[in-house]
Amino acid sequence: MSDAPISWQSIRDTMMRRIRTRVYAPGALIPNETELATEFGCARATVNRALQDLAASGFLDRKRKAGTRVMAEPRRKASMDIPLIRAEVEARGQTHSYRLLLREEATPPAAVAAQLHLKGGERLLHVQSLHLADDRPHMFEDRWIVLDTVPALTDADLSQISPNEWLLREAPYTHGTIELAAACAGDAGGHLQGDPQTPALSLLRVTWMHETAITFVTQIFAPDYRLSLDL
Amino acid sequence: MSDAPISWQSIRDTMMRRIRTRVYAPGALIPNETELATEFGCARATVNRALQDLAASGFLDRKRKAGTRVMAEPRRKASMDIPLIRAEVEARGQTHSYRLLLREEATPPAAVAAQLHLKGGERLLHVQSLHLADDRPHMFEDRWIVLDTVPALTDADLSQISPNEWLLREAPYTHGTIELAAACAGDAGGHLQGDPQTPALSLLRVTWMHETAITFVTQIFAPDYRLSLDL
DNA sequence: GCGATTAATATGTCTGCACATAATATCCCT
DNA sequence: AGGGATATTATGTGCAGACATATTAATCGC
Repeated sequence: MSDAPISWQSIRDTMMRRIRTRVYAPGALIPNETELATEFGCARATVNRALQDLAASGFLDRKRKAGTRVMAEPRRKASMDIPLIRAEVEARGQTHSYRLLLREEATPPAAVAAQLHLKGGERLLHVQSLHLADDRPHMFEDRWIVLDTVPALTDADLSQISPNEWLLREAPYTHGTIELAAACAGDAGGHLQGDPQTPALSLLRVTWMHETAITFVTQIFAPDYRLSLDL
Repeated sequence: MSDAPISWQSIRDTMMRRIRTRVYAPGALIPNETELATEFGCARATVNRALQDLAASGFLDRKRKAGTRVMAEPRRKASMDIPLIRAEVEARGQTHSYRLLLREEATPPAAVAAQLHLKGGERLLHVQSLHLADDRPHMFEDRWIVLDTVPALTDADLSQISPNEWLLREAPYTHGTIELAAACAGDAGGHLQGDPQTPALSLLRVTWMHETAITFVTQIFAPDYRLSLDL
């Protein structure tokens, strides 16, 4: 007999539609939760859930007492899965393989030390490796790892498992940064096929465990590779 | 006298720490909400809030009846602000300017039509423009806009406002895709300085209003530009 | 055994209420 | 008028209970 309860998702969708169609103009204040709860015939908590979701997605800006307003310029964020190379290659139906090219303990160049905020004196592992898709070079990677942060890595057999996978499994990070730039295929030291002059996508990543650096990696992808993100 | 209530954030943090320190191993099942609520001395709803948050961040996988388990490989997501060029340039303390290079109604090449899922016969606006930072070329953009989707654009003065800003303000999109690749500076038709052979970062973006394409844009950045993301 | 029905269980979410917190508006005293 | 205390208000969150829903486990009939 009684009406079915209204879901917070349906409220979110309705409000989203109103934002899109400018029933609520950009920058404008929308009715407060109590009024909306009355309108939708539900509890205020349900409206709250819906509006929090829209705020998390960047469409609303909420402040106590000030109320909820439509973001003037929705700062949409693109999200991208952190490329776990093997999974990505295999998802395309290709065979992934991996080759360890270099493994040494060494002192890093100043540029690397700066990225990792090193004080000097840390033990660093320097690893170069090549990932292949269907036996064709896919990505060359040059990596520096702070052994003091992940001592267990000393015993890892990096000829079998890529440092990326090992670290992801064994050394969770708290945060990190990625930079995308253009490089030359030749910067991969001749390990990628084709003309060394060909432009290639390169990715630089630094990851941290709290304030302690874990690793700095430079990856250069095969020239035809494209990195996809969703909006 | 009584204990202060436990916040869902503190529960989330505690659980996060347990995941990181492997109290809950990757892939393992964690206690159910009722048990955790007892442990933390709070209502089940509070635990639910915390676990939903961790699931949304990709650390937990939850299924009804099956329970909650730690994701074997946390698929961390990198997020990046959609580059609103002007804001980005000005945030670096540089002066942003913009030049409209071309504006025409035209039939798109097949590759563009395919990206936009066009049936043929749509009116398309083709716009090329250049963004400058401190009067130096920063980014060249080649854009196709589906006028049937955003008819109001016909009256916009694109010599004053960049199509990117106009669209962001006037034509919200529901979703879209971005691809990042490497190109040559010369692909910008000589509008970027330097050797045409120099590698340059290029960004391809398609945005949609539901199933209807809005715009397809190819941007080529100055060779020294790097795109930054956070993990 | 085997397939189909049924029970059990963990998560999903709504309600109504209470109180906390942040930000603003108002009042009051000087 | 100015400045500071105070009231007001909208959101943030906690709780207990109830029911919904998805999924697995168990059971039953054949």
